[in-house]
Amino acid sequence: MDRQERNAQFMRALMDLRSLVLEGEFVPGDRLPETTLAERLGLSRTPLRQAMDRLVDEGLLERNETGGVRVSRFSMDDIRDAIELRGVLEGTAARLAAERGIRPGLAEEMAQVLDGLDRATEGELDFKAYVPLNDRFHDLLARLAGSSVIAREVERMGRLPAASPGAFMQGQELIPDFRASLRRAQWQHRAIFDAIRNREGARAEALAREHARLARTNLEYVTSQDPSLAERVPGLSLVGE
Amino acid sequence: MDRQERNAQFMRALMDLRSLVLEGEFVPGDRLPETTLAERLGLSRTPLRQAMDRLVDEGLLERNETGGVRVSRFSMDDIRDAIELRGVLEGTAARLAAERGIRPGLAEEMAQVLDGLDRATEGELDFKAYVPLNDRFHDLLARLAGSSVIAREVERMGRLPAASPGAFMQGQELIPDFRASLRRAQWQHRAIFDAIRNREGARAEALAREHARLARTNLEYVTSQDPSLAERVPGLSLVGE
DNA sequence: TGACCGATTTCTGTATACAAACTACCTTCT
DNA sequence: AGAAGGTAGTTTGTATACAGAAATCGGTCA
Repeated sequence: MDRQERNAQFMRALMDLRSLVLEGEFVPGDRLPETTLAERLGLSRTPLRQAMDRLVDEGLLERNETGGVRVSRFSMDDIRDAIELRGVLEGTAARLAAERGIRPGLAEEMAQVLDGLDRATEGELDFKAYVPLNDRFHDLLARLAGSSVIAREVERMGRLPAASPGAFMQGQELIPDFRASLRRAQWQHRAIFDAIRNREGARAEALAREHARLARTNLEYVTSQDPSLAERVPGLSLVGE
Repeated sequence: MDRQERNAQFMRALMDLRSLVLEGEFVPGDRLPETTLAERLGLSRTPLRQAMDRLVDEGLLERNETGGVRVSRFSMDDIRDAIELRGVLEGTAARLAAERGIRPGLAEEMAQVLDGLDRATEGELDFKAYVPLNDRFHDLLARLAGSSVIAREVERMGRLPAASPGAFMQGQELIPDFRASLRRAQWQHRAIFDAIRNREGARAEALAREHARLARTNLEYVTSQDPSLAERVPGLSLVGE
């Protein structure tokens, strides 16, 4: 929690509106008039407009010619490209971390996260433990190059619609072979960190890129094999055409 | 321009404040109280706050613990990383354009820009013509992959402080060997487009990355050889330590 | 002299008022 | 019937009022 009171209305507007949109409460193209929505969310237009600006920046909403906002419509290509970009940026973070070397503190933290992920995937799958550890891995990876600029932009990519590292974790316990898929992911986590420690920049970059493509595989599975899962992936209800 | 009247105060706040900060009107760390600044810029707090939010997002300003904003302090490493990231993203745009193929319309447009750049660099250097054409090249490159997601994020990278393709063009007519440097840049422009047309994705990516490093070379020249030039590069006045 | 405390001022977050632009609907005229 | 125009109702952009938090400053007391 950033600041509990300082920003309360704005934070509430941001969270609530983002949830509404991601959960498919609106249809792509729907206009979101400020007055109506402010009343519905129980706050004034000022913090709501701030939240709208932010969500426009994230790509979830878009501005129409007269200044109002509407819910964005995504194509599968948009999501595919967002995932690709996350891979590219995480790859860059990994490469730079390898080239520059990493701080011992971060290395230690990363080792603990990886051990935790091992425990969550070996034997019986512990999904509840896996998800937050996976988030921490990706958060650490963003910061591993020791650059605030890199960290900021990597994290930003994870906020693009359906591109976050955990975006396809929601309904995956239903995917056959899911445990094997997470084991492969964890093997990649280890390989990425190994490459970074060995100062193998190119290898680290390639591995991180490939790792992001797991999300793309899941995207393709969800849409082609089991469209009923699509509702459980936040944001996928906005895919049109 | 976008909309002349619709957003007038916000646009004015954004442009004016960005100019003030980039031109070094403030010292890094300076607080920017809303009331005072709104009065100075001749508008109300509402559009000014919008502009501040945007500039915080761009990295030019940062928020302090109590919600106010102050002017950011950059290190050389920050600028170096921002340039690196621009190279990575332009490289990705180039690679994807190569892999996916490009629309004939864009190819034609790109050919014209490259011809114009040739004319501006052969014989007597036409600096006034070069700068806007160079901007158009980078704008086109961002859109060449045919993805709005890619285009948006590539363009965003160019707005990070001192990372834009033209950031170091300001004082460069004073740099010795400047004409030769622009000829090398133009040679790279041609090579990037050639790789894209030949569907050589890896080559296109590597070339675009290397092209961005010209900015880094210029950064190092300016800071080590001729610090007096630093004042003429927008944003470089914010580099502290 | 120095530290602590309180009052005053400043600053930010939020709500709201107001005006200009836009939309939509209804009427009227050809 | 269809087009044009006007009017009422939304909707957004901007300014401003107000409350609570933070900072500042001065004074008092040890």
